Amino acid sequence: MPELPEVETIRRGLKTKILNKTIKSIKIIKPNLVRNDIFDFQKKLKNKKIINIDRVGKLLILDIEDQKHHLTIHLKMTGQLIYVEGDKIIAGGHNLPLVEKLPNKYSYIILKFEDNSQLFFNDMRQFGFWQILNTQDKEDLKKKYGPEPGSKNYNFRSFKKALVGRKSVLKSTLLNQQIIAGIGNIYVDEICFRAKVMPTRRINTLTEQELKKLYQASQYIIKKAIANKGTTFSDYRNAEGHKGNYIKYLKVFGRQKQQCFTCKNNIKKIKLGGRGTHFCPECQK
DNA sequence: AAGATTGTTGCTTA
DNA sequence: TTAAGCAACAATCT
Repeated sequence: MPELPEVETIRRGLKTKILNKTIKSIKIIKPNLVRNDIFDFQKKLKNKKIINIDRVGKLLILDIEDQKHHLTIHLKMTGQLIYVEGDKIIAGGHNLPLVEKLPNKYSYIILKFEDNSQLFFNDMRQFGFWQILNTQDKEDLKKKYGPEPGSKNYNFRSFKKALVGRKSVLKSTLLNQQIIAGIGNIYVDEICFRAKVMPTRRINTLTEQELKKLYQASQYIIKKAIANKGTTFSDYRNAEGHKGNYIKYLKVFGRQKQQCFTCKNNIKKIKLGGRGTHFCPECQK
């Protein structure tokens, strides 16, 4: 599923497409994906505009024009937000043209705008959700997220402060959205590789040097992934239905049993904290 | 055919 | 308070 770079790519795409367009209809095929009362949810969106789109970690926040409510959308593992103008065919794919028809069997929420364009929320595994919050609840929710790569308040000081004093496993810690926001299972492995640190290390055993490397790697990887519109392994698509380009830069994720680009030894895959974890046993210490 | 899958939360246990 | 393990959510792929 989308991590910070993928969600940021979707945010930027959606902003250019749906901002200030009046929502004419809200079709909810799977009511369980909406965390509000359905009737209330529809009422708060119908004939309203989205006036801004924000993001915290992997959560999208769409500001509704009443200035009092915010539509939060989480894509979890397989959620997609795809905007289509006019007809219902999209063409995408970073290399090969890809034709898909929308809605498809996983299109569970569909917004229709005044100009007949549509926004499809597709979610095969149905882990994602849409939830309208008032401004207070939205602010409270944002406070629960840790500093995130690429943001103003993310620097070596805030990174170190978030980690220091902990004894937990490095990978699990970096995946904890309340400690550092936005990093998921692909980029955490890539960050550890670039920092030359084993994901199995405990926080309290990391040297100043290693912490610095991890911080720098997190900035580098996340920014580069955003610049490349994210990574598509299977389900991820941006707001235009296109795949991300970062897959060609992956050094360890999904490369188990293949040669490390640096030392030519084999990349290993283990299970750590319940997640598939990729690393180079030679390059990472 | 069992095990894995880009995420998160809640429960249990320590 | 901190941390780890596990199940759950559900569908698909290998």
